[in-house]
Amino acid sequence: MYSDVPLYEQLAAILRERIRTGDLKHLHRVPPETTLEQEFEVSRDTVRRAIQQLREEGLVFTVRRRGTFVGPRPAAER
Amino acid sequence: MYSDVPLYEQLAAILRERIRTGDLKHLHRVPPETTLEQEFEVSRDTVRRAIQQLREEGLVFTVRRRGTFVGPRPAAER
DNA sequence: AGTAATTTGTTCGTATGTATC
DNA sequence: AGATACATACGAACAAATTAC
Repeated sequence: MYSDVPLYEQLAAILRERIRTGDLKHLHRVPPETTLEQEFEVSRDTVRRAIQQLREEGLVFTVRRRGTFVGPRPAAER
Repeated sequence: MYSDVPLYEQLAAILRERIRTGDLKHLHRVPPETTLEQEFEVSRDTVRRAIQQLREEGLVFTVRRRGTFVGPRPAAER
């Protein structure tokens, strides 16, 4: 089985679209990794890679043990 | 960068030297695969091959999900 | 107040596909 | 053909702080 586009890229594209359309709203939480895992039937590894992509694009930011949220990482946080 | 010596052998040599000099001390942890990946800009595959070499030489031992440590594998481990 | 569930982070093991030397 | 090297993908288990009840 082989696709030109890696799974994590495909998932990133889907999430990117959900953000674009407002399905995932600003500062709202992106579903937990385990939820996305089940929803898309991919490994957590793949979910994390996808989110990593979005993070690099500044579309989301992640807070350890809290979750990932839509939007750029706030300047001040602790 | 061309060399007759495989990358994993080169990396093994570097780690071997770090052990020899005490940069990596007995029973201390060797950096995680992902860290070495970034530090040396090689694939995880290459890192693992390098460590595999050291393991075969009895210079390090690896514990699943815990890490790789300097020294021969202890007789008793749980 | 206290305990269980949640959630991201970490880490090694394994397998597969592609490309190159 | 075989060894080397990289990228992708899944798995499994534990850590540790936060959140929920």
